[in-house]
Amino acid sequence: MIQHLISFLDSYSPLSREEKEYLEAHIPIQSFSKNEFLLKQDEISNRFFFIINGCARMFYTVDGMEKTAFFYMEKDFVSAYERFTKQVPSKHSIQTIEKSTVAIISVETAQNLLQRFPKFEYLARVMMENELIIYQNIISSFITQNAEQRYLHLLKHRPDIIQRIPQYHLATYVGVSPETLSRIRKRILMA
Amino acid sequence: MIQHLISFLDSYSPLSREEKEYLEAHIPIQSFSKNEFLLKQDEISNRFFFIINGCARMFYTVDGMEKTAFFYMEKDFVSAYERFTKQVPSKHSIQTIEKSTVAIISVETAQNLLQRFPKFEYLARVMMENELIIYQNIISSFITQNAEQRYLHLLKHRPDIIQRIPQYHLATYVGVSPETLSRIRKRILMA
DNA sequence: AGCATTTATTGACGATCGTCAATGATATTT
DNA sequence: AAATATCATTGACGATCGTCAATAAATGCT
Repeated sequence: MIQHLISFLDSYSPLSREEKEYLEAHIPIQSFSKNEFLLKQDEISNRFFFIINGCARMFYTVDGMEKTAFFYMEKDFVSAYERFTKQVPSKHSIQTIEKSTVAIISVETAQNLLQRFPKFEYLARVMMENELIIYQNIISSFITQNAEQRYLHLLKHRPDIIQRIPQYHLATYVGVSPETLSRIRKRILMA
Repeated sequence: MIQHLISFLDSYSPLSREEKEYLEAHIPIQSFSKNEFLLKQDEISNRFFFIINGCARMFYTVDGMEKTAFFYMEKDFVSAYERFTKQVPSKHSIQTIEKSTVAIISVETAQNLLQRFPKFEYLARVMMENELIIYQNIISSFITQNAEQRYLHLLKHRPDIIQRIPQYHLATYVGVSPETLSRIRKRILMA
């Protein structure tokens, strides 16, 4: 299963045999059933993840309600927020949505990779740039779009998410209650 | 004036004489009066900025209304969105709020710095990490806080912004119309 | 200082959303 | 297949916000 991660990284910058072997030796794969937590709010995380198959969501708990901020699918890195700075209790949770298999990268392993293989400095930067762009687009969408527009955007550009994710998670993701997402969907069908 | 940028970078990682001289030689400083544009929507940007003094805002124009997303003050880098990928027309504008003096870094100069001096690879990564954390916090605040909470957060943590920025920009920044920010302020005073 | 322009406040009103509750549909379990 | 739990839809209602318009306050200009 680690091959999925290796070939993903390999597609950005071909890896040497040594690098591949290091990854195989130091990155464990773990299976999670549906609704398991990869990270719970207030925990201090010392690892991050790469989704090999299945999917997960990141969410905040606000006044007892769960508001999901991201979905992670196959080939996505599940970033540990603030992983670049000091270790602090997490403000969010990460939970599988389906049965999933996940590569687990500890902070220690990540640091070793960076020190040992210069190529991983490059890879880390590319991954970070990708993440930056994703964040920029999310911020932009919060500012320039309403819930209906965000849902339409998902319909058009991420039909996989619409398919796989329960509607009440999509609702909080686009920023409304499940009831009004239902009404938005009705409005869309009417038009 | 370039000294402001040099000593800012120097505080992260001391710069050699050669590096300093390269910055002096290749990074122009420019003065802008109030309300001048550093970047206009739909323009293709080939440079980014560092605020030496004054301040600026980044905003989206949505249905003819300007919604400001960020404020940049002294010692802030004004990032060109998507600067890491291909050059595309900008979806936002950047405009000074006060008379400001600004260091202008062209993409070409940035690339030369990265190639010539390894230290700038490190600096670029640190700046990018800082930016990531800022974005993460902004996304988190959009999801977990309402306009009043965001305004209170500014009051507590960024009194400088409250002081310097016109209230109608603060309003769109926290996500409401100027009228309702006025009412939020009234509510706060009552309590 | 006085005038003009810009910005902030206040009021009224309509539209939209969240909440609560009930019903209907779909999955899951036994 | 029936029973149960989970999820989606619909209706009613109150609260909040955006808009428009008017006024007040603050700022900039000569």
